[in-house]
Amino acid sequence: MTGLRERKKAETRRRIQQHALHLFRTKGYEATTVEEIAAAAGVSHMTFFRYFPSKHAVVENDDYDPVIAELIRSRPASEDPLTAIRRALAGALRAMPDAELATVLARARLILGEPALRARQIESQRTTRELFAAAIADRGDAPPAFERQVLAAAALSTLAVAIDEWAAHDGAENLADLVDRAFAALSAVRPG
Amino acid sequence: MTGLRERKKAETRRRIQQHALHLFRTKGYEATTVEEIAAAAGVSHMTFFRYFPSKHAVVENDDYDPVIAELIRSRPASEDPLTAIRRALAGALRAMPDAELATVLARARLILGEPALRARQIESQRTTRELFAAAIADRGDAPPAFERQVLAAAALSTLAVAIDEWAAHDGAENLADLVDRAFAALSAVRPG
DNA sequence: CTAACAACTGTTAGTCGCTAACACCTGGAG
DNA sequence: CTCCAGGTGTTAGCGACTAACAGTTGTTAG
Repeated sequence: MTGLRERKKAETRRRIQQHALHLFRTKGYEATTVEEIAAAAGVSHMTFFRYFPSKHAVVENDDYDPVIAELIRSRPASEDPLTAIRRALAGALRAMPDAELATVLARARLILGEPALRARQIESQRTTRELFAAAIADRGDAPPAFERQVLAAAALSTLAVAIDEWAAHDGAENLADLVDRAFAALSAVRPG
Repeated sequence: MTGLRERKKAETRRRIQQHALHLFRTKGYEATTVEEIAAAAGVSHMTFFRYFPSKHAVVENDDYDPVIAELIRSRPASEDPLTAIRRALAGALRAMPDAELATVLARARLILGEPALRARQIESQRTTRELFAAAIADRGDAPPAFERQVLAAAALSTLAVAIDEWAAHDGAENLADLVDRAFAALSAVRPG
């Protein structure tokens, strides 16, 4: 059985996160104090930091990265790296239920609206980049390391622009379509 | 005449920055206190914040952005956007005196080595991206806005990877060459 | 040259994110 | 039931950063 202790911990974590996000949306990220979040969740600020290493951490979420990396790996070897990443991303997005997309949108808007959060988010893209580069390496006829980094970085920045546009329009357009269009723009270039 | 007041201000600013960078290199960024920097420069911490809005600001430097943007604008219209950016960057880098490149390298290493600084740096790339996108727009047969953003973002992330590699090897390889190689990797992709 | 103004600066006190030390309480194993 | 590990609150403190006030110094008008 899952001990009472464990259940309590999970519950507390969820409660803190929930109150935090609610406060962030209500009165803004900067204007919300860790003390306030803790009070709203019925704990002390020390407990907050025991569950989340920092104030930003409540908002962050890298759960998708490994999933996408795996999808890239399993794309047919006949696809060039950028196409593989593009199809992996678009496919994952199309498979995502609307409810989940909605929470992704909410988080994206929060992050994009707060400079401090944006900085953190983009910084964490570095890890994602390494992951994608590694995924590319595991496929057939992979380019050398430096080129892999370039491609992974380009793919991520392209995804970022798509999400940017998506969030800026409150999710009006389909994100998977935007991703496709963004990658198309990237591939449309022919040196001349 | 340049008033004594003005000269003093410029001097103080330079002194603060110099001592700050020296301390950062000597004992690390995080380990250096604003109070220490201020003391080393012979001022109070309040004066430090009157000259630099934050501790990171001492390290940041966006002086190159407008120069590069102008170079992009003046590339021949026959070049596609990515090629124009690539040539503008490589050209500017090749024209840069070694002494300046050395300071760029020093700053790059400092920033790349400190997560907090990296985050800020990448965040400031957003501004640079807009600038590049605008520069592309001012050239002949410019793609639509969304596509411009994608291209500018890809170019910047490519530059970032090149600088990353450059700094990781202590500037062993020529940065302009690395930039060329990185862009070549980006253009080498052919959807298939 | 001096008086008055404006700009520059230091001091102090405070907020907020975050950490460390210690004491207290409570769930779980024997 | 007892004992212990793990979770929690309290307090105290550091460092980045800000606001308010007072003192000093360059500038400028008379």
